[in-house]
Amino acid sequence: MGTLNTPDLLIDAMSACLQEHGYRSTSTTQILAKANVSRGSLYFHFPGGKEALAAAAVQASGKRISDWIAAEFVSGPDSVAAISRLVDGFTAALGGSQFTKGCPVALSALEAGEQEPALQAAIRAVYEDWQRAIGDGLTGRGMEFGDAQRLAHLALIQIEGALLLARATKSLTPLQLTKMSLVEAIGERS
Amino acid sequence: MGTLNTPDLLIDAMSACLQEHGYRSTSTTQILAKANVSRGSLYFHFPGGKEALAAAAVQASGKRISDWIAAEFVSGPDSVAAISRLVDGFTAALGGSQFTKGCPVALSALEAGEQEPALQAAIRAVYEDWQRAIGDGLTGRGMEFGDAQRLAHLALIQIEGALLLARATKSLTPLQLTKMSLVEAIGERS
DNA sequence: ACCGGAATAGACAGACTTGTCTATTTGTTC
DNA sequence: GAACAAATAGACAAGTCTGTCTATTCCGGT
Repeated sequence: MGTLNTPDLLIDAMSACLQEHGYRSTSTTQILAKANVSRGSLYFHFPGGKEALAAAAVQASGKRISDWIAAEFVSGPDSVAAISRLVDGFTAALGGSQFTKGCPVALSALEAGEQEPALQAAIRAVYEDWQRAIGDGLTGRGMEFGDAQRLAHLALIQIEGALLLARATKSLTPLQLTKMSLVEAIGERS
Repeated sequence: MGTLNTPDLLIDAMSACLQEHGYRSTSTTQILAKANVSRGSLYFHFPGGKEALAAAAVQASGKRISDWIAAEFVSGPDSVAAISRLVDGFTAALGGSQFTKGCPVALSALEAGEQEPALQAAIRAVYEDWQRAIGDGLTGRGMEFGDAQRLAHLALIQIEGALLLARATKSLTPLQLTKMSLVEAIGERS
């Protein structure tokens, strides 16, 4: 373990670049240099080219986060603690990277248009997966189903909005405010 | 009146492209064609080139929205109605454009890095202006200052998050949910 | 009419981009 | 060891991008 094969090297490099610079601003040349992989290998493992690699990277980033969401809900004492740690995790990642590492897929989500259908579909699936993961976490802790669905949706909205504004204004305040807001909202109904 | 001079033609074209495709994906060639302006004119009016034009476009889009925010708060019956109409306006714009016209500056906000300081500064100013406009609207309707500041910040977070998720998932649900959430939050304290 | 600066027009260079293509190397199986 | 496919290496084409540059046109003041 720990030894990464070529596709994973490419996916990791692409994931990092998508989070920081987005899809358009990331060039295949840049990825190849970062991953120490030749151009031939890229198109051998990803015949769909840049978009296919980006879609795979989005999927990988998405799974990493949804696994993390599930883990926090099962390991923590309650829903409030789980949400708190999730927001804290995003806050630490953003602050610890000079406000360059926000949501791993938000930039690509806004960039992906009709010309990148595979990327668009991958991102949509990731967001739906995150929302489902939060909803499952809340219902698993005893919250009524309708409330859990609604709160999961609102939590995702607020976290995405806070990550966006925090990055743009180079301030962690939006994330702190969001954490307080979510803790209060979940505390009321759990 | 109604006759637009060359700088405004360029700013309008750039504003539209920034909203739909973002900064990187928008080429100067594309802007020139859309505005029916020659390359020479662009660099005559905007010696700073693409970034300077984008910064001006961001500022223009920002002012349009903050004027709209102020107008809704003074013309409507109360704060709840004002926020409702604001969210409805964004919802109509997004839905009426096949989910291509979300927040006019969000994409650029995530794209702008250290290499585009002017653009970054313009976006930061726009977000601070919007938050101030909402805060002023709420206090102008009698809300206590601290609550107004906090709610203005949360409202901006939720609207930006909802616009992002709505666009990515091609669904207006996030915006509808956000509207209900904000109406409830403001209703409690107004 | 004419002069002079403001404004426009469009060619051009240099530096990218992505995807294709042909070797070449690696590794597994007989 | 030989043969064969899997995988890698890197050159290349065709296209795009931004910014610069030199004309050329427009237009107000005299």
